[in-house]
Amino acid sequence: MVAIVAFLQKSQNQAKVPKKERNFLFHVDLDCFFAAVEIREQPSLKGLPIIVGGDKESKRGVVTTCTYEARRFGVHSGMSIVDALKLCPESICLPRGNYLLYREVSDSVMSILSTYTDEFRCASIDEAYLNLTKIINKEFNGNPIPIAEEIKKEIFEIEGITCSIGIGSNTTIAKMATSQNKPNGITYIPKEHIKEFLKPLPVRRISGIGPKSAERLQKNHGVETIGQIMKLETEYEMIRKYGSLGKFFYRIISGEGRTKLKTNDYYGAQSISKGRTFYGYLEDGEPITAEKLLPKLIDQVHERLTKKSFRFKTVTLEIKLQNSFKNINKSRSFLAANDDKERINSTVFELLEEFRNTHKDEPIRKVAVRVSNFGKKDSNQKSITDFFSEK
DNA sequence: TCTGGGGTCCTAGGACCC
DNA sequence: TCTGGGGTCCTAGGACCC
Repeated sequence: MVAIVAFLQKSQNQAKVPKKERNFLFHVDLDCFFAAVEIREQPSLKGLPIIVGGDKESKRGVVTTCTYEARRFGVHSGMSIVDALKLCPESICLPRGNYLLYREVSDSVMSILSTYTDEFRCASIDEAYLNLTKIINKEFNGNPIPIAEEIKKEIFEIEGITCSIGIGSNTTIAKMATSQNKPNGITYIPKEHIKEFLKPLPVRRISGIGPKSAERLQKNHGVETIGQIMKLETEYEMIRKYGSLGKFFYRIISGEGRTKLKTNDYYGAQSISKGRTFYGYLEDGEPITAEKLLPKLIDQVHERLTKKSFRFKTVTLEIKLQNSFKNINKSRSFLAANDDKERINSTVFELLEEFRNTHKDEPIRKVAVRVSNFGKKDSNQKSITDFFSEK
């Protein structure tokens, strides 16, 4: 191992090897996306505290997105509507009803982005990664800012919404850079400034470190900021102290990390699911039971599956328990991939019976049906543009 | 924090095969 | 009949993300 490293360093010093180019990974994040689309459609909403998701009347649901005017009061996504309204009673709650429109705008933005590079990954409805290393080194003399400005301008001109862009030598740094300067910002963290940038930030800011890991780091090691982790220098030391997280930390801090993007045409999708929490009534006015709800969920999953010409091998029934909020997953796999609705149906009900056998009368909070483990795609698959125009 | 919906990825044990 | 080691798939659960 040591020998290989030494060899690489040596070869980099030789004249015939080109000077090592910097990597430029871009993370593009649409600002308060759903809310921004709503405001675009209804400009009188501009400047108001808008919450998308949840219902003011029934006080159910959580905040999906909100404008900065609402964030100023402490409202943030994931928060229950009840709490959000306590913080900002005058906020305007919009249902997430315009989902098709959000999808349309997102598709349009993604196709704009994909014209800049083939190395492109759509990470969610409002986020994407681009590897612009080649073009920036070749045509912009290693300066990523002009192209970032161009991307922002193009998105704004075509779709009328703003985005924030983070640039770094790997995807994690790029993403962290984005949140440094929101909304409507551009942040570039050159490799030599990574340590300085990371030092004061809480570990929780790293994408992949959630509440559980943050708590463990605090409890077991007294660690709160990334600077505290940076006191260790080698990968070996970090792994010894933090286990597999140590490896992850080392990569981020050293600026190496992931630069290859798994490009996703839509076939990147790993699963399709549909679920519902038990509240209110079914459309026919009957109270909700798993038996009544599941066929509807299966219909919807199957519809999406066939729309995408996917074939599944695995069917999963997910059940969230009312009292403990625990998820129980039951799944069954088949040897051959298929798209048979009856197959999903019979499997789901078998799994439900198994659940009932072991959990007797445990009240259920939510059920979901998932299909996954998709078989190989056909040769005459659709192009990437089909992906972006699909629901 | 009394918590929606749709996802991804990782881990770990067990079965089964060579 | 006791014995590996390695690879892969399946199942279940958990953490995390937007």
